[in-house]
Amino acid sequence: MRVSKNVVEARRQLLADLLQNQRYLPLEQICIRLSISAATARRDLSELERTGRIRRTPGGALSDFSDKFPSFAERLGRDSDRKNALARQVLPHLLSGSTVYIDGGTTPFALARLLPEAEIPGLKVVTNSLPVVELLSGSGVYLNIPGGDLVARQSLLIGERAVRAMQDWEIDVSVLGAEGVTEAGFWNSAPEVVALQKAAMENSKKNFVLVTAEKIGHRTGALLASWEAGLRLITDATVRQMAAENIPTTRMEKI
Amino acid sequence: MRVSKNVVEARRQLLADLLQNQRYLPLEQICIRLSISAATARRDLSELERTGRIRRTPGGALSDFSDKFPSFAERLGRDSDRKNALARQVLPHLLSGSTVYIDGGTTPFALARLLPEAEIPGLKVVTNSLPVVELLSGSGVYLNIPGGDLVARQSLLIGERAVRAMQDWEIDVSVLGAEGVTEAGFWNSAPEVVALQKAAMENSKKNFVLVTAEKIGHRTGALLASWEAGLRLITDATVRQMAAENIPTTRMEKI
DNA sequence: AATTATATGATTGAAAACGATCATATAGGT
DNA sequence: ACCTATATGATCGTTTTCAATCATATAATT
Repeated sequence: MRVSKNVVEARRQLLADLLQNQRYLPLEQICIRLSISAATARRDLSELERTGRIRRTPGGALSDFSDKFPSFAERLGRDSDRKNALARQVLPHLLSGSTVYIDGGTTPFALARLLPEAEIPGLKVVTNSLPVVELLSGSGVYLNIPGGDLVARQSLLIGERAVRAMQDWEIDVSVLGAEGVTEAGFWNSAPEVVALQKAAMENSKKNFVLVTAEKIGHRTGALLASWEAGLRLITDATVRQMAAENIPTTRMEKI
Repeated sequence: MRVSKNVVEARRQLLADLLQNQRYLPLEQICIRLSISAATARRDLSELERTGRIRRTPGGALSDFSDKFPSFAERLGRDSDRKNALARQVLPHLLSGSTVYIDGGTTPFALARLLPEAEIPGLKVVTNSLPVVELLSGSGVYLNIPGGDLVARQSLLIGERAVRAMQDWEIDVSVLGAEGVTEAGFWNSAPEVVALQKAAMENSKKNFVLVTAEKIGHRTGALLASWEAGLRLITDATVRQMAAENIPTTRMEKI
């Protein structure tokens, strides 16, 4: 009867994940999907609730996070004010009738949240970020989705087709996120994401990169662009922090 | 004791809104917030569930849909059981590793709802319907979004680019909806939607059209396809109903 | 104004869900 | 190889939840 500790933990994680996606699962479904008895299911649920990861209900349970993209919501919550401050600096560059590309990632998402009340007439938004789509659908903003593949646990449409579709658009301003900034340039971990970002950059007249201070000096996975590419950095890092990493500050947008 | 009709409807709407915001409410909370007894709360919940606006659970209820596509949720609620029955007939045609296109509209959406628990290995879903995307994102199903334009108050990506993008895909089975069926063929009101559907058909090996009985004999806007096109009709209309409209029954999938 | 229809809360018996307890098989440690 | 700890499923009595029914007050209809 007894199973190993890691099996138990893996199953509970799976249950938590399942609940993140399905929002609500009746006990019976949990038993079927995990092939466990009701008693074990209850015990798992009790434990997950005790650690605050889910919320139990009579006859089932639901995930506590309201977002369809839970990790996204969680990351967004962090430093949300600072991200808003960065995003706000982009607004003056969004002219009426222009086209803006909004990248995946939480900092560009912060920009999307500002758009409905900014009410920029005739603004067109191009994005492959599903959270942005969800946020802006029905808000009156004109939305274009280049399309692509949705890979598990992501909230961004990427892949070869996405890169190709991106070339169909003429973008005035693209707003990108990055996971790291060094002397060499901007970095992101997933190559497919970088490929998409590069495609956006190539079809865009102005490119902004929004990064919070803690990303300065970090190097991850793939190089998005070197400093020569002419991207405009918007950050809340100090000039001192930048200099410590030998990052050229001439390209920084003034705050 | 009795209250006026509009009071009842307003209270139920309030409850639906409350659930949209809170996602889940225990019965007790509902009673407190609306100042009603458990019995009335249950009756309200039953009614809201019957019209497809919420989902009941033991001891409470939760909102089933994001509030992004309210009209969609409402339309889906109507005849939801019958739509499910139609959608279920498509399942045997979805082989493992195959690619299925799911059209906008509520009846094809019913199919999407069946997919997670159908657990068809390696099934790829191609769709431009945002509700389908929202439903299936994170469910483990592999999703491809051709992309396109999101027009106001719609939940479907359409337009010239969408039609072009559709041609990039090889689809095994496409599942379409129609607003009308007559002797001439299948009808839909919006020309842009029809254009997209045609593109899907042209790139698909098998085409199913799911229509509930009340659409028989209706002619709207644009002709999607004539009977010669070889679409397979799945409906709960009787042969008698069909014959009354001079509709050929040879192409009907047997139920 | 009189009559009918119905929305409500209370009650009730049935069904479902729960936590607690127990025997057992097996993982983890000695 | 042995012993101990514990994860599991089954069982049981209790509690909770539910739909159905009923009486009643009030809206809707005539």
